[in-house]
Amino acid sequence: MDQPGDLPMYDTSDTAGRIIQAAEKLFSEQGFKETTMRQITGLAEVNLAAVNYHFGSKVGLIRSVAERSLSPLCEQIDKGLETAVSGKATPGLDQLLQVMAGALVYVHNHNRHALSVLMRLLDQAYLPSQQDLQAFLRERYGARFQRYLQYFRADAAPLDEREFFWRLHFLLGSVIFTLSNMHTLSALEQEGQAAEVELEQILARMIPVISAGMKAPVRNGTH
Amino acid sequence: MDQPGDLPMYDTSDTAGRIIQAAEKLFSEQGFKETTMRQITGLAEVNLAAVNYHFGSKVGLIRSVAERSLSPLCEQIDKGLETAVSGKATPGLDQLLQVMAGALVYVHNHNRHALSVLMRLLDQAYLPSQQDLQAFLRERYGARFQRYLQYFRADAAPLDEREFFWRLHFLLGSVIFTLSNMHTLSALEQEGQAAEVELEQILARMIPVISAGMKAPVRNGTH
Amino acid sequence: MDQPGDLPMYDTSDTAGRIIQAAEKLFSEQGFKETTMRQITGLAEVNLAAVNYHFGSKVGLIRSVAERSLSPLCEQIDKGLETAVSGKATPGLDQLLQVMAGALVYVHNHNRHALSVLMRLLDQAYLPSQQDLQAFLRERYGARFQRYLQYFRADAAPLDEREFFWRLHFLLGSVIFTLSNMHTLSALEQEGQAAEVELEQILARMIPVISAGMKAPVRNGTH
Amino acid sequence: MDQPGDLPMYDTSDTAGRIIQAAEKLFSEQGFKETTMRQITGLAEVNLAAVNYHFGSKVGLIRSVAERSLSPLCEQIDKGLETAVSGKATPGLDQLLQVMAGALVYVHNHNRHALSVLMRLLDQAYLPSQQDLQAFLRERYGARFQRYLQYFRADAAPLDEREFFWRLHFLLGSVIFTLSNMHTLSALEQEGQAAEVELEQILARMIPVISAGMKAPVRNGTH
DNA sequence: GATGAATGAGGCTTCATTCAT
DNA sequence: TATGAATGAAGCCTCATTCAT
Repeated sequence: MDQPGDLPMYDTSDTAGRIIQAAEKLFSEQGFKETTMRQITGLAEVNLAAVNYHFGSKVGLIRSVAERSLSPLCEQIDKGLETAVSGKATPGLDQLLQVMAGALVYVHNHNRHALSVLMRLLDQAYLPSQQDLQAFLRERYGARFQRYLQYFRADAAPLDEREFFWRLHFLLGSVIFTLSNMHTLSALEQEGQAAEVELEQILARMIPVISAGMKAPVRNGTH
Repeated sequence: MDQPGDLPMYDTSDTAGRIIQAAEKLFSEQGFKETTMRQITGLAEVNLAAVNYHFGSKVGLIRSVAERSLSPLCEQIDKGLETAVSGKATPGLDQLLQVMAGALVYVHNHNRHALSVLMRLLDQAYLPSQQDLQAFLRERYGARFQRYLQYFRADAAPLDEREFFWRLHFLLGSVIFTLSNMHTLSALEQEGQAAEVELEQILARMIPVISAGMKAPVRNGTH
Repeated sequence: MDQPGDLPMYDTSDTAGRIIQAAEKLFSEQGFKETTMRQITGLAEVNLAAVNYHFGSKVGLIRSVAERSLSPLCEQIDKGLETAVSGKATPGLDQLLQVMAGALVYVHNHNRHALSVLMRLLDQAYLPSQQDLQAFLRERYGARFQRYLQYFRADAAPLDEREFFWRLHFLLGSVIFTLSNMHTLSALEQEGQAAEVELEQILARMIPVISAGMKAPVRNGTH
Repeated sequence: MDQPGDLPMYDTSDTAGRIIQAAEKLFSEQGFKETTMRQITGLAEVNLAAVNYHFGSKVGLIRSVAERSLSPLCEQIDKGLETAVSGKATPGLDQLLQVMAGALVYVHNHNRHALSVLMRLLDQAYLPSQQDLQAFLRERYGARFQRYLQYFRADAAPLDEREFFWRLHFLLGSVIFTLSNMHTLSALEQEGQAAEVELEQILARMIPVISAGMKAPVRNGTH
């Protein structure tokens, strides 16, 4: 599963890799702004200037961290879509959710903080003050994400445009919140016992909920 | 509807009130850490030192902002629960959601940024690094929230403890994400046209989705 | 001669004033880029952040320093011009140089580093990379300086436009270089003995040289 | 005209040469401190460490740049002086200026940024904080320059020591300022049209001015 | 109550330089 | 010779906070 070129593995002896790892952990636990360069380089045991040398700036580091998750995530979604599409005309909702879940699990298996950081970043992107981030994501991943979304939309054809828009975001919110706080929630569930997050378990619980939410009857009188 | 003591109205001529209002707007648009005291006092057109004078510290301000939303929110929930409980044995899920929606609308009608900030704070509270905030919320509002939660749990009796825990958070995620980003989402939906957020509309769309999610069949094999 | 409002005297007990004074001394001795905020605040015995508080940034400080010299200089030139113009039709070259000399002496008498720093700034303004500085000077002082220049041009009427342009800059170069390095030159002249610069002496020597340079015969064959 | 040893031509394929060329351009446009090693090596398209490898340090590079101009300049002045001295007893002022002009033109023809950088360096040497630079120039070129200066002094015999000192620096200021800012002034004169600097033109205009300045009557009463 | 000034800590970034290869 | 990586020092600036008035 770990073929070279598949997903970049971070060599612990490599400065850039250690920075990425430290950053992921801290971003995931504290947020982006709350995490300082000193914390990152301290945890990574590298020189403070190394971040700027390798990533240009803190923002550059954040984006590198994002790309290292988003790229394989998109790739896996694409792969999954191809499989799902072949033969059948269009994939159904549950199949689409399975594709997404597969991609998420894939990324998570390579890096236990990656999803959490990624979701935190997506959350931030909804802040009105983060237009640069919005532009970055749209430029880099907008087109690829649209493809997935189209199938999603097709399945929910009975819904009008606005209802679809809102339901999509309600359920996106579920995903972003749950995966952002994956570790906290797992710890809460197991009453403080530290344990590796079993993402597959979580997704197995979440998919029926999302599926049902998407298919919920539309309330009368909502114009 | 605006009886004294009900929900504090912020006197625009009052320094503390103007700070609160400015802070809510900025926290809502930028986040807590991203918002500086200078921005707040600049927007409020008050002296920089006034925040510390009136609220002790930035954290104190954040908590004051939170309390001004959370207190009336809890009060309204309690009121709603009383009404719902009277006569009938236990309120059902949809009734409980209606209670919550009513409380949210009530708070929103008094202050268009309050909910957004509140939800952002709840989101933060799930960060492992924010134990102080967690403690604060638990101390102040934990007990009151438990009561609401009990009814919620009662309605979902068929679910085992863990399934309930996760579903609760999936759907809490929906609410937190949606209301945090209320203004952004409204703007997106209306394609850039600035318009007041119609919270009731949003909730009317959200409740059926949450309700359906809560009632979704449990996937076999999830132990 | 020191009427209030005439030229701002820097109160030694005033933080901003002490910063200005320290900055002038260091800028004069080392140049702008070579002088650090720590050196300035160290010499002024104020907090490092005080510069940013009072002047916004290092560039802001540099411009404040410049304005404190340029404003009274322009004022004095204007006053001198009025006196020179009254009665006679147009002032001659030597009269114009006397006006300038008077203004320079006036500024120098209030602050022994002011001219040196100012001239260093003017020198910098000729760097292609300093377009912001050029714009700043043009906006703030361009118009006022043009007036003086017109009289200068009028006196040198026989010269064609280009010859005038170059001679103006040759002689401006003399002034900028001499006054930039006023203290070094004075020290050199007096063989290392530290002594207050006698600007009037220097200008008394310079004016005949400049005057003669301006009136020099034009070399044949220069088209 | 390009005999080996005469003036080093910089081989574009040679790392050290490319660094020198890039440095000259950038020093000329921005100043020494303002120009970073990264800019230099970036423009030269060589490795960042190459400067330290070839020149030891940034200061070493600056001095190398200076020497590559100063050495041929001094050589040419010496040559010119020999020609001027042969036959006649002592060369006159205008002849001395022609010698200097010839040497300057010679250097400029080999490298269009060399003079500008050199003059900028001479300017810096008058800063009290640049005693190292002063020592360097004195050691390396002091003696050779004194010879030229003696003839200069001889021609101005009627002037007392101090008057000579000051006039020398007034006019040195003209030269340093004009040639430092050669490109900016040329661009200004031609109203923004980019054009190669015609140094001979500039010098042809400057020499009569300097000559006249040197010969100006001494103002009475200057002791 | 309210304020303008001041401050110490710490933010990110950039610098010239060095080192291992 | 040449280089990509790494580094310690220092750069400017911003932060929340405090204090005297």
